Amino acid sequence: MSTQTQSEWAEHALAALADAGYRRGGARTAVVEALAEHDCAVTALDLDEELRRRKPAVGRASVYRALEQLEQLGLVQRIEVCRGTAGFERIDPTGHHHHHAICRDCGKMVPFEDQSLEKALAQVAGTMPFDVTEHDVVLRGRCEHCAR
Amino acid sequence: MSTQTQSEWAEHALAALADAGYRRGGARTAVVEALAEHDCAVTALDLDEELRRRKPAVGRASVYRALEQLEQLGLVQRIEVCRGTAGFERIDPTGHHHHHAICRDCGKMVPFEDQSLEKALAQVAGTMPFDVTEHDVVLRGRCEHCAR
DNA sequence: ACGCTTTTGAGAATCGTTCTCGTTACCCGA
DNA sequence: TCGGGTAACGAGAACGATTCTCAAAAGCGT
Repeated sequence: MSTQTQSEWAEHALAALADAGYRRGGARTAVVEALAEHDCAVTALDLDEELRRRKPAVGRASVYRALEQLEQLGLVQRIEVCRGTAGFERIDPTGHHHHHAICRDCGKMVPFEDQSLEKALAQVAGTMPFDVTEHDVVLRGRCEHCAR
Repeated sequence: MSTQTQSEWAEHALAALADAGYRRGGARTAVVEALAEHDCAVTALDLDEELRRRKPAVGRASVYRALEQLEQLGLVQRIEVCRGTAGFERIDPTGHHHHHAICRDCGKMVPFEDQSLEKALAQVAGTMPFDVTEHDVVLRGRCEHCAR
């Protein structure tokens, strides 16, 4: 079922890219497929390393380009994982999403979701003199392992 | 009154640094004073530029060092302002704090605070297998000026 | 004032990300 | 089906923010 969701996202993303007028391209498709296989945020460099080994190797620039386009179309979300490194993860087209708690010591990332948090965020967004399109929420601290 | 709060924070921060065993140092003190004068997040490079002009010029390395130490002691919070640049702002010892909405086009930053958001965050934090010490919330979108 | 340590500043090094540019691959129309 | 125009690509250079290195210059307890 998880696999199902993943391939659904890949199809959705590729369709959205086509609708946006992008041509089909091997590198971009590879990035979409790689993202589809990750359930939580990955860094661009991790993706790069992963894709560099492919049959026709994918270049770093293509990875970043694809990620930027995907972000632009609202297909992936970028979050700050740690000190100047971005993590990327696919956005469920239903709008259903989660946030993260990140350990300041080991970098471990734990996803969570909370309805009342979303409600509070939506409400605040409505009162701002801003056209808010997305939000970042990150809890920081120490994971159970690093806490002692 | 705002000035009052600022100098109070500076005193508080300097005392905390002393308690932590740090010696008095001109550069670090300058960073604390500069932070005290900003009501919202500043980037390290902005601080650097600001402090380079001082009587005894403060070096970039010292600015970053001081910020790291202050963050470590829970005296300043670091937030991702945009693409790989961090913003820093003082943390009120009473725990009272705000979050930010950031324009993706012009970078304009608008602070806000919301009680029910804080409540939801605190509640979620309690359910995580994490010792959560702080949280980042950033609303992203376009400001009223860039929106049209 | 002395001596041991911490702090400091200038510049080099690092790391993630973005840009450049010559080449390759797609897609539309003839 | 066969171009031709244009988007996509990969390699490496460039860039900006941050961190590291190291010798010189203060702190602070004695």
